[in-house]
Amino acid sequence: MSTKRLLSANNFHPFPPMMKNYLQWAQNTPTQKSGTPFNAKGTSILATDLLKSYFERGLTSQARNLFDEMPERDVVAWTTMISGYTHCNEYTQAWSVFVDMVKNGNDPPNAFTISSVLKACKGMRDACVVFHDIKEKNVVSWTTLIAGYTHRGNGNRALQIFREMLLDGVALNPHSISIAVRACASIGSQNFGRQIHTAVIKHGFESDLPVTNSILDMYCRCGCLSEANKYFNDMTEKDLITWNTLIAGYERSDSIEPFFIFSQMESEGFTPNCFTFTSLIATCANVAALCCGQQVHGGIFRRGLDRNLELANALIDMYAKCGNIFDSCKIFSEMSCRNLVSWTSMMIGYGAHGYGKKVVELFDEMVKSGIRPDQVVFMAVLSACSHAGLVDQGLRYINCMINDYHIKPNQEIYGCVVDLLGRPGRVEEAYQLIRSMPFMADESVWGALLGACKAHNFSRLGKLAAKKALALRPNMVETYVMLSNIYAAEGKWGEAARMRKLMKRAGCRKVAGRSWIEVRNQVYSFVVGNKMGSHKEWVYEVLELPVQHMKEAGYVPEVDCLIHDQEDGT
DNA sequence: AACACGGTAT
Repeated sequence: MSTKRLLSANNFHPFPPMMKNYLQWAQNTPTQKSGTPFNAKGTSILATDLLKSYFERGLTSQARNLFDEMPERDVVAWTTMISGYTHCNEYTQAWSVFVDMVKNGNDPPNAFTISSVLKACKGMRDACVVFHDIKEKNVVSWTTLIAGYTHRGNGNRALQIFREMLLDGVALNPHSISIAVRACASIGSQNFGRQIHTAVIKHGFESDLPVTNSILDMYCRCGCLSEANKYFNDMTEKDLITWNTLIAGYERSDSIEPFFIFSQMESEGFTPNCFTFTSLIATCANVAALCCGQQVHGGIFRRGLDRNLELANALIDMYAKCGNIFDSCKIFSEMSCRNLVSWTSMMIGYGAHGYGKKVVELFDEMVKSGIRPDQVVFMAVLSACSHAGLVDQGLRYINCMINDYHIKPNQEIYGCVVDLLGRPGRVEEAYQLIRSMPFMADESVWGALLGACKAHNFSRLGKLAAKKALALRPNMVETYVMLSNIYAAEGKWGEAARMRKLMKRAGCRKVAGRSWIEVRNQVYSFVVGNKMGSHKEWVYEVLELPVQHMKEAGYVPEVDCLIHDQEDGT
């Protein structure tokens, strides 16, 4: 399909030109520095400058009004409109200006116009059509296409295009380099990343800050933190993005290092922004440090950054993971606009706190508000249904996902549905579902079935599930333990012991479950029987509270599996 | 004399 056909295929409605008081506007405007009166060319340049500054400040309707009043609109003015709308994330508007330009403009689009249009195709299939229609592709058009794929999460395709560009003999520039490095980072390929890093040194692009920042990011995302740290220290020039990149890198590694980097950053005179705080809040969420999170939240509020969408999303997640679901809810309900991540974070939070019905309500509300659910949201709602025992409702959602939204279930979703059916004892149905899967079930799906078999004493099916899971992943300790327990429950002690031996021979050890609590501004991490030093009594004092609650609620711990769970097999 | 492509947050 050609761009022309694309234009006619889309039924856009160009805005009617409203050439109102343009002359009056021009006459009331101060004259230029030289004192010469306005000519048509001069006003056009001035108007275009004004258009650009409107868009930079997000004033799209002011820009539109001005553009509509311009009697002569040259390529540059049209192009400014297209890139301006794109800058403000109004891609449909940008595209419709282009349509209008082709139909009603005096000049044909130039290379600048096409690059702007290409960028406006963000998230649309049309980008490729436009790209292939460009007769003389330059480094900008290539870069735009690569950026499109990278930002949509298709790093492999982006790198493929990057290679095509090189084969086409196009000379690299810092823009194309940084997006290619970002593509490497997104697919975690330090192999390609290092190759491009070498090319950067060769081309002398290491003086370009976006280029070096993207390389730093690449080392972080590839898990090479010590290398990233070294690169960071060697960087001669650093800006806020440099610091944010390193902080985000350490946040992903679940350490509390971001706080040390943050204090160093402040002492070197940098002012944190939304990106910085999002990583700090995520750090608090990772280690469930509520007090710390509250303090950071205070700093965010003081700086007036709490209206930032992404930051609010991070706060929802942090409060939920720190146990304060009501604070999550407060932030969520006070948000002026929400995106898919906001809804998902809130739903996952409610799900983890056992409010299955709330999750279902939120899902329906989200769809009603016009947001299209993705696989992650369905995962959240299915897992909530499973935990809340809303089996039929859960089954309706999976049908809705497949039939209404045409999302194909993956292993994780299948695992969730097996869990949904298996938990209340519909084990046979769960098994039939696995048999009907269009691809081989992985060990997590079989693991979900095994859990259900164990809970409802389906020993024959349980053994089958365990064997399937072990064949796919022989090192899963949990599987051996469960299989051994099934044998033990049947009184087959010899088989149970044999599983233990197999497990030891496979060289896997059970990783101790670790818990932590926060007492008086300090996080204490511990395992069963662990010595915690001088503050032991505080920790036990706090732990006694939930234990009391559980006893009062009539909870009797299930020790059955624990008995067989000992390393020495007692 | 003005218009295009790149880097940081779940």
